[in-house]
Amino acid sequence: MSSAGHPNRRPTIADIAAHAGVSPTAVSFALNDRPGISARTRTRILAAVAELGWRPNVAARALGGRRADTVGLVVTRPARTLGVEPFFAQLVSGLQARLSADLVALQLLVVEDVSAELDVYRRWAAEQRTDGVVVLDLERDDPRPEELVRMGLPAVLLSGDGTPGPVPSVFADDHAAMTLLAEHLAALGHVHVGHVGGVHTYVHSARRATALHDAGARLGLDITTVPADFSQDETAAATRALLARDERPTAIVYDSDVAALAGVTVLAEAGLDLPGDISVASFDDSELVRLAHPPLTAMTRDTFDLGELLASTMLSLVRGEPVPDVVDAPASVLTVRGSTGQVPGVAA
Amino acid sequence: MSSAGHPNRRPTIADIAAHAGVSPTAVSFALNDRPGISARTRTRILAAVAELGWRPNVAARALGGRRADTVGLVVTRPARTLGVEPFFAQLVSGLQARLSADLVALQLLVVEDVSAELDVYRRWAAEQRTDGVVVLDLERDDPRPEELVRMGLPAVLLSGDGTPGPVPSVFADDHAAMTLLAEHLAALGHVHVGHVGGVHTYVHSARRATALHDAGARLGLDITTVPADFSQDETAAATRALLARDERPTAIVYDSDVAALAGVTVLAEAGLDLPGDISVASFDDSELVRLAHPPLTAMTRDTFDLGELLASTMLSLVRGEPVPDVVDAPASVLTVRGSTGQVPGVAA
DNA sequence: TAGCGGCGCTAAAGCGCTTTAGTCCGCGCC
DNA sequence: GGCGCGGACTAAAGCGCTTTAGCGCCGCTA
Repeated sequence: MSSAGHPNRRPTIADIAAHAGVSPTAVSFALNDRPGISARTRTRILAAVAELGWRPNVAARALGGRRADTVGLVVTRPARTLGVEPFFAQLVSGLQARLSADLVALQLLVVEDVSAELDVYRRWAAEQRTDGVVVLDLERDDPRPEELVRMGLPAVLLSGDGTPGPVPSVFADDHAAMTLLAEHLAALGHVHVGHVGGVHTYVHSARRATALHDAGARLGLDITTVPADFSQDETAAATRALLARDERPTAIVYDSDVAALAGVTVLAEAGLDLPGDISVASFDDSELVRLAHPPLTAMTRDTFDLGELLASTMLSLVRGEPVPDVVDAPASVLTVRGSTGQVPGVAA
Repeated sequence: MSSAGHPNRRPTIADIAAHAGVSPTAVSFALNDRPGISARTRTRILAAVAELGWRPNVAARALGGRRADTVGLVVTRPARTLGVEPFFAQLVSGLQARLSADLVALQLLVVEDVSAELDVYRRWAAEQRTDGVVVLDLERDDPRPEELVRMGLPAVLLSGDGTPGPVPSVFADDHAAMTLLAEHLAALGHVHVGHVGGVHTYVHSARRATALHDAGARLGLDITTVPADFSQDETAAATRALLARDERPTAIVYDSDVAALAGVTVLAEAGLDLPGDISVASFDDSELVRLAHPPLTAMTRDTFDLGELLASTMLSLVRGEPVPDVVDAPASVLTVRGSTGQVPGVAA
């Protein structure tokens, strides 16, 4: 409501300098908490900032100071299939919540393959658009970490294998989680266990399969893994393949919530009752698995928190604070619901 | 590999000017397709650009030229519930696909309420972080359009009521879509129809309810709308309330795919068979509704395309091209699946 | 043949901030 | 009493781009 003097122009640092009767340099120093400004002057400056409603122009700051206050996330997925799983949205929510607390923006891009993803990183690095990027879905022999180091773009990986690499990572221990799930099924007496796995080139998918087979060997389970991508068709086909085996599994583990739901549909069509005839567990938990009937046993992990942890790590990294090579994410916990039960044919 | 001369610094416009033997101004003009540069010089400059691998520094460009090449999206939702519905991710995918084709970035933020959303807009406007914003979930007497105009931040709305307002909108005609759905149910002989509606303060939710009741009046249907937010609990409660009515509905319409799934679970628990005992239709279509058993009849609309349309409109707007007050989105079509059938008690 | 307009190009300023290199002043010290 | 020093602050340059003003030249007209 009514500002004196200048036309309707955003106040700049020069305006607040004039208003406080100091030089622009002093204002910049005061705003950035640098020494060389007396307490009195500093408060006077901050008062002027508040009074005029000044906000930094990010472009100018980025040009002068070298920080874009923006973090990027490139998701490599067929664009139209994105969003069926709640995982992404949850992760993005968490990332964004932590970043925006520090007034850092999150920039999002969806591409079709890893090479396009690398192109985006190159472009962002060249344009100095982002201070760093979060990398998902690490693959075996993934070129991205090295490339990112080469182009000098700070990055944080989600997962990987928990060993130090060229860039820091946040490690969600899928191996441990899958082990818990295997132990749950073994405790219920299951021996023949099917596993509808994810995309096998992903490190985390591979680790899950390995964990299940390791635990199986230890606990005397007979594990059969059938890979499937994220589509319902493949998941349904994989489920049917498992049902068609000579030694039909008495329990099936799905790598994701959506896959589990798709699987349950196939089981229902086959006239199988849960958990009377067959048990089902999902590796990912979400609202969705509670929509199944009965609701599904799942490994629960707070994806939102995971996003926040990634963001915190990223913020430390771009600020040049020390960051551990591997940050451990909170462990998943087993949430038993109605879809897993005693193996059929055994008295309760 | 090995670049002569300078240390490992990104090439600037000055570098390519030197390389092409012209002034920086000429380079800028050539890059921006402005007249006053001969074809020969222009190609020479572009060759230098390609050779040196130059990319514009977005910060510098934004500072000089006033364009951030970034569009913002603020989603007002409880952060942890975001992502259960595929709608958002699909919309974001579409938005982003169109924007990134023009090398414009999408910036994303999730906030808890509209007042926080307005704060973000104010901040973004002050920081000149975004060229414009996309606004979702318009409410009755929504303060956002006027405020955005006031702060001079270009914006495009999704939906609204299809009438011109202070800012351009992309209009997805929920009224027409809901009418089609009502006609489908009427044709199957249903009279008592339940409706589990969304958040009634949203303009689009209200329009859907109105459409259903209008069509009901015309077609002789008895419509009962029960509002429910996006939670499973409310949806389940609303479904039970409908089932408990004296005149139990023979068909239920859900405002979203996830709500429909939650409803189907309740119906299954009540021992009702689809579509033998009761028909179910979802207003939103997605992969998820095919996970139900039987798959659900739904109004299908390409949310990805809708995102692209929003993005195109936004791009035109920030470029100062003429934009219609209301852009019509493609109409939804009815996708009949197994969940809707003849009203019970009527011979097929 | 002088005048004029347009084309192709350049010099220089400016966007809003950060940072470097001072300047100035008061104080303690030998 | 001169010197050095550190604290408080400023002038000015610079970040990489866009834009405005303007210059020189050529061809055309009167």
